[in-house]
Amino acid sequence: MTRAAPERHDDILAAAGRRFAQSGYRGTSLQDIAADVGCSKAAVLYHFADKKAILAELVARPIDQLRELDERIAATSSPAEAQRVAAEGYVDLAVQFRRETAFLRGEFPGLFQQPPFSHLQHIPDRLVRAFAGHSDRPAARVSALVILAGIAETCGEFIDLPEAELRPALLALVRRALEPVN
Amino acid sequence: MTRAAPERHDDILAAAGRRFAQSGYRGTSLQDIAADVGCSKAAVLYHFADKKAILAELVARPIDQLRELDERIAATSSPAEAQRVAAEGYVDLAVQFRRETAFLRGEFPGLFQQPPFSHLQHIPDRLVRAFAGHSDRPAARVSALVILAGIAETCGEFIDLPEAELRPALLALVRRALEPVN
DNA sequence: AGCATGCCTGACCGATCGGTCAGATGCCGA
DNA sequence: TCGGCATCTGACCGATCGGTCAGGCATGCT
Repeated sequence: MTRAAPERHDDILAAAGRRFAQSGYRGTSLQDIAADVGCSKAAVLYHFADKKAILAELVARPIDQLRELDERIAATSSPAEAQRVAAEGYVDLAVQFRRETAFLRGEFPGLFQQPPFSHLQHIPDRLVRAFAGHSDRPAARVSALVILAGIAETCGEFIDLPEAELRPALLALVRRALEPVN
Repeated sequence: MTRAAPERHDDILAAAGRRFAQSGYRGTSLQDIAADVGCSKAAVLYHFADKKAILAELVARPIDQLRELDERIAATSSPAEAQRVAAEGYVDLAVQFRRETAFLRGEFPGLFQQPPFSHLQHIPDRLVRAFAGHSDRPAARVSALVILAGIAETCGEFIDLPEAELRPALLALVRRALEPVN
């Protein structure tokens, strides 16, 4: 029954990703993950320090790229350019990390307000402001949040749709929805 | 400490609504609700049969109106009319039930697949199809789902924004985003 | 005064949660 | 062949969950 460590590690990560996407972090038990992998709950906790560590590793890469996008947005020189960079960057990110993004967004309010995720809380702010065209008008902020939340929550439902179809569809929608706000 | 039953009932409902919106159904315990109301956990279960009954009563009115909107969409005679009815009806519904809609959408996949909510599962289908302009193209379906999911999840963040500002902002966004799809 | 009823409490229940631990098993180099 | 290390298991822990129950305490009717 023994299995090489790296494979087991990745198996657990993959199983947790599927479960989290379907039932949320709180709605998934270590027992569920272990059952999917085909090992005991204790084996899961041999490869990961605790349940939060699984989540942390699962969202590490999308979070890193979100932070990188944040810096690219900060480096722009006009609201229009910021919006373009934000739109294309976020769509790419959401498509690339379809499964993670969906539950990452869903768990954000409740889970990412406490350690060890607290420092990530401010990152989406610049994204929202860029989408809103640096406008403080409620209408612009509503539009930005609807699009952002919609992309995040929707992408998980299109796991099987090839990127070649999903990405342009999202980009076209974002451009149509946001351009008149400028 | 004794309080007239109808007021307690409504107090519990209101407290549960706030908690569910913030932490989700699974993330809220009966103890949390009882603490907010200022009574014991047993008192909560005196007014409601079980935890699910609180959720059921909380979403009964928005669900009823969602079903009613579903019928109004079915009664239309063209895709364009269906989309107009769906857009205005859903925006009204989302704005009116800002708090409920946010977590109702969030809990849908996991919770509303099992009794006593199973029969509600198919209702959003016609809404999505109407938004997509009765098109089967992935791009149209992506647009429809992004807008629907975005509205539902975003509305909860604008509890304090008056309807007079939120409603037209959402309607304008929906019109801009969906009209070119036809 | 006595009694019934409505509202509520603290104590308790079994189930499940995340997490720990001692020990079993298998593999690999010396 | 043997010892050591990595991997894994079953049993167990305390905490918390949703839910139950017997009884207390008002209030109001007879």
